[in-house]
Amino acid sequence: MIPAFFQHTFEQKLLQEIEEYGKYAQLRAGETLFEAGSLMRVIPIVISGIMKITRIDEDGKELLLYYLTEGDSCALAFTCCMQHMPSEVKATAEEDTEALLLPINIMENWIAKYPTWKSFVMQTIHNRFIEMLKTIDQIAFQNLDERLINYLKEKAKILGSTVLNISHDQIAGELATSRVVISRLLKKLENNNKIILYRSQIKILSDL
DNA sequence: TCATTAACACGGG
DNA sequence: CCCGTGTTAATGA
Repeated sequence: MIPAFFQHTFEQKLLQEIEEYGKYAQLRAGETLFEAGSLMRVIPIVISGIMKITRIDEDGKELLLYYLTEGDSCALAFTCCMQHMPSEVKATAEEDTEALLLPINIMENWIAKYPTWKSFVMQTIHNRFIEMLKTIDQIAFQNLDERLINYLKEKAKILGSTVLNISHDQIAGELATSRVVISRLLKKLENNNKIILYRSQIKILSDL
């Protein structure tokens, strides 16, 4: 049940310990793994499917931060669990997802014991930091229409499909804006032959 | 200028 | 019918 990728990167003893202490979990689409503000007891590693990491603003709106796909773990989970701090973010299953849940108390031990684990943790944090900077750039420097295009591209890439089943309202939520704007921008994209709009469905054309 | 909020009509599932 | 969508008008940053 450990993703093939790890078989080649982790040493044998570490793999054994992951088998021993890790819990296998299945999440249905839409299910929440942990809420913002909750104390973390486990670190997730995604085996299959997609987890969505979001930030909640004061009105309860969810801003999309990043996705986790196969082999990914949550960088913020590492940092906050090591200091025993509550989570700053919320994690939900974007689609049906399998994950490996590792108890947080054992991980400090692993970092000291297994170089490949330490390097995995650091790599995860580093990758996410870079991703996060990109997101910040987008929010700070890009217009909403560019953010929307990026969002659609990213979503299509991660889902491996050019057809997205999502409503304008949901998109507005993830980009922390209003539906009026999303509808208007999507309509513009459709008029420019970048996408085709259906009810709760968007088909992305090749030249988006 | 462009986003947000509220309001409304249309129509598809 | 309910909900997603397209649009407009008023207001604000």
